[in-house]
Amino acid sequence: MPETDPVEVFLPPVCPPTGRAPLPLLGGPPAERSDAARNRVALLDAARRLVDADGVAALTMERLAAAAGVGKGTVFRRFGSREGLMAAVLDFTESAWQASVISGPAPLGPGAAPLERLLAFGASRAELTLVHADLIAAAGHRGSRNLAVHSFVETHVRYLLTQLGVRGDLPLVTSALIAPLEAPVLVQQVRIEGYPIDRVVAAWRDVAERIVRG
Amino acid sequence: MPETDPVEVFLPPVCPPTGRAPLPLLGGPPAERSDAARNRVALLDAARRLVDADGVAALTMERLAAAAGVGKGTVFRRFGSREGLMAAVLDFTESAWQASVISGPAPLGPGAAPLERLLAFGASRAELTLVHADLIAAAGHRGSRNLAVHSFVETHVRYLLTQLGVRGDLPLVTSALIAPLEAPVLVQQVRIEGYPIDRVVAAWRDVAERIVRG
DNA sequence: GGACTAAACGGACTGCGGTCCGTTTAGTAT
DNA sequence: ATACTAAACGGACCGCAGTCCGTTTAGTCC
Repeated sequence: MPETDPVEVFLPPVCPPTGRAPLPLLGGPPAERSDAARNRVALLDAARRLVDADGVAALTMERLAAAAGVGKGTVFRRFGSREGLMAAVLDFTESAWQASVISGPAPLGPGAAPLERLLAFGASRAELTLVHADLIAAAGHRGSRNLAVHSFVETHVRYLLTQLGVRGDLPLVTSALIAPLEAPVLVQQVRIEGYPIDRVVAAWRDVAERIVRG
Repeated sequence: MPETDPVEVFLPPVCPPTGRAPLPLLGGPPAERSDAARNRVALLDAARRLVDADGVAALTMERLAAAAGVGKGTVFRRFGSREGLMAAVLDFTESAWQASVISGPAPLGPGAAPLERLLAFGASRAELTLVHADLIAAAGHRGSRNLAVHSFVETHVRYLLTQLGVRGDLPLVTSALIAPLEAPVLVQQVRIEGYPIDRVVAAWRDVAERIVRG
C-alpha cells in the first residue's frame, strides 16, 4: 500500500445497479470491449455472492478470479486493488438506499419537513452503515469517502441544513454532523461498547437539533 | 486479517514515555525477562527512528527486526501485528500531548474556563491528529480507538461538557463531538479538499458552542 | 557451579495482495 | 475473408504480514 495513493480511476466505472459500463461519451475514451464488459459483470456478481456466502474476510482476489473464471490479473485491472473491489461492491449495494432518499417515501424521501427529513436521514444512515461496516472497512478510505454515496450524503445534508436556515460554514458543519455516522465510530459505540443503536441515533438527533437551533 | 479480532493483549504493555514495562503486580503475571525488556526498548526505539527517517510506509517488520538486531518472530511476539507496533509508536509519541492537557499551561491545561479549555482542546487535538495521520492510519482501528489516548480524550471532553452543564446522553454526545476530529475526517477536509486547518477548527468550535448552548 | 524449566528467540514457511509481460482476442479497415 | 492493432488476458513472480516449531537462554533452586 503506497503512502500517497496514486491516481485511481479504473475506466470505465461501474454503473449500479446493473454493473454495466456507462455509454461512451463522444470524445471520451473508446467504448469498453465486450469481453471486458462480460468479465466486469461476472466479477462483481461473483464478488457479491462470495461476500454474502462467506463474509468479507474470506474473499481473496485469487478466489474471486477462480469463481468468475478469469485470471488474477483481470481482477486487478478491473478494480485496481482489493479496496477498489470492495468499494465497487459497496457502491452497488448502497445505490438502492440512495434512491430511496432521493425519491422514496417520506420522511426519508421528499415530502416531509426538512428537520424531520434530517432526523430520518440520521437513523437510516446509521443503520445502513452498521450493516455494511465490514465492507466499508475492507474498502479502506474508499469505503467512507471517494465514493458516489459519500458526496451524495454530504450534498443531501448540506441541502437540508440550508433549508433549515443554519448559519455558519456549511460545508464543514455538514461534515462535522456526518462524522458521528461514520462506520468506525458507530462500530465502536454499538458493537464494542454495546450501546443500543436507538440510543446512538437519539444522541445524534440531539446533536443535530442543537446545531439546527444554532 | 481475521474478521473478528481475537483477544489482543501483549503482556506486558509498554509504559510511555520510557518504553519500559510496568513493575509486576503482586499476584499478576510474572515479571518480564531481562532479554525481553531489552528487546522491547530496542524495537520501539528502532521503530521510531525508522518512521522518522523514511516514513510509515517504508517500515516493514523484517526491516525493523534487522534494525533492532532481533528475529522477525520477536517483533511479532512483542507487538502482535504491524498495527500493534504502530499503535505502540503512536501511544509513545502522544503521551507528551496527553501530559500537556493534564498539567500543561492554560487554556489547554487546567486553569482556564471550561469552554475556553474545550475550544483549545479541539484546536490542539486536530493539529496533532493531522501530524500523526499516517501513523494513525497504519495503526488501524487501534490508531483511533483501543488506545490509552482515546479513552483519555473521551474522558476529558465528557468532563468539560459536564462542567459546562450540558444535558443529554453525555457519553454519546461526547463521542459525536469528538468524531469530527478523527483522522480520516480531517485528512479528507484538509489534505484532500484543501480547507485550511484554521477554518476546520473554527467550524468545529462553532459546533461545540452550539452543543454547549443546548 | 550445575541442573532444570518456562519463556524468549529466530528463521524457514505459508498465503495473500499486487505487478509484469508474453500471449490471445475483439474490433476494424481493406 | 484477411490483416492489423490496441486492448484484454492470465499466470508466474515478488515482497510483506503473520505463523510455527525446534533451539537458546534467563532465572531459580539445590
